[in-house]
Amino acid sequence: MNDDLFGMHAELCKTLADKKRLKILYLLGEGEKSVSELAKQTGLRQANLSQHLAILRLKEVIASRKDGTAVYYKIAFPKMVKACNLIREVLLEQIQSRQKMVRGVVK
Amino acid sequence: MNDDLFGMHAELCKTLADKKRLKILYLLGEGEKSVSELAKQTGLRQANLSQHLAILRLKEVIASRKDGTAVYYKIAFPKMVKACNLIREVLLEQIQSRQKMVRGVVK
DNA sequence: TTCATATATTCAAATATACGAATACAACAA
DNA sequence: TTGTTGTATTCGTATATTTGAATATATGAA
Repeated sequence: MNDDLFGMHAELCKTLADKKRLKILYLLGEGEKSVSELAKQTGLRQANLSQHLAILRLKEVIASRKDGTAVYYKIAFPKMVKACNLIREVLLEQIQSRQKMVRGVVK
Repeated sequence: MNDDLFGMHAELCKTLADKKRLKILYLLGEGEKSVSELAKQTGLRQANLSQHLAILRLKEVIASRKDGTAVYYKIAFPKMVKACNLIREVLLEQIQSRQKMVRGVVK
């Protein structure tokens, strides 16, 4: 079996497996932004933001471009955001189905 | 901002961020299977397989059903598999674009 | 050149995760 | 009951990940 691919696939998924990085991805889904814009909008400390951006960049989930002293980031593969959105839909379905279960017991 | 949702979202993504669990998901994508079938097809040790199944079950990515002494697992939300497939597509695109870059340098 | 601003990197400590080994549990047969 | 088979859980250890603090780098202005 294609075992290596599963390994690489898992590596790519790990990239999404963090609250802060997901927030960054959603913000970048709105369009290209500079690090300082992202800092404001995420509320993360500069160094920590930079660390997460580095992780996303190394996994080629985002791409960077330098302009003067600023660095602009954008989504590298839009499909990745689509995948994120699907997972969020699953999350919402899970929440809904949990609520139904509770109602079933309580009512 | 909906910070808690990002946290839950990340938790759900973590579920996918493992080579062995991805393999399990893809096998279950073919249809419901018992633990022993999964053991054969993944080559994982029984205890380790069970640990990963427990993680997937707790996050409600898969659902279980008992029949006699056997336990059958299946995908709980098909969208989750769709999301996986999208991520794998991104991976393949990344691999392709890396090959192009290398060719660009070598040729 | 020196200074200020924007961004990145390194390191150590805290925390989280995965694994094997051992054990437990549950269903059924003898 | 005892044994057997299929599955789950617990625990200790190894490994990986995340974080803040400190520091480094790069760009442009004075």
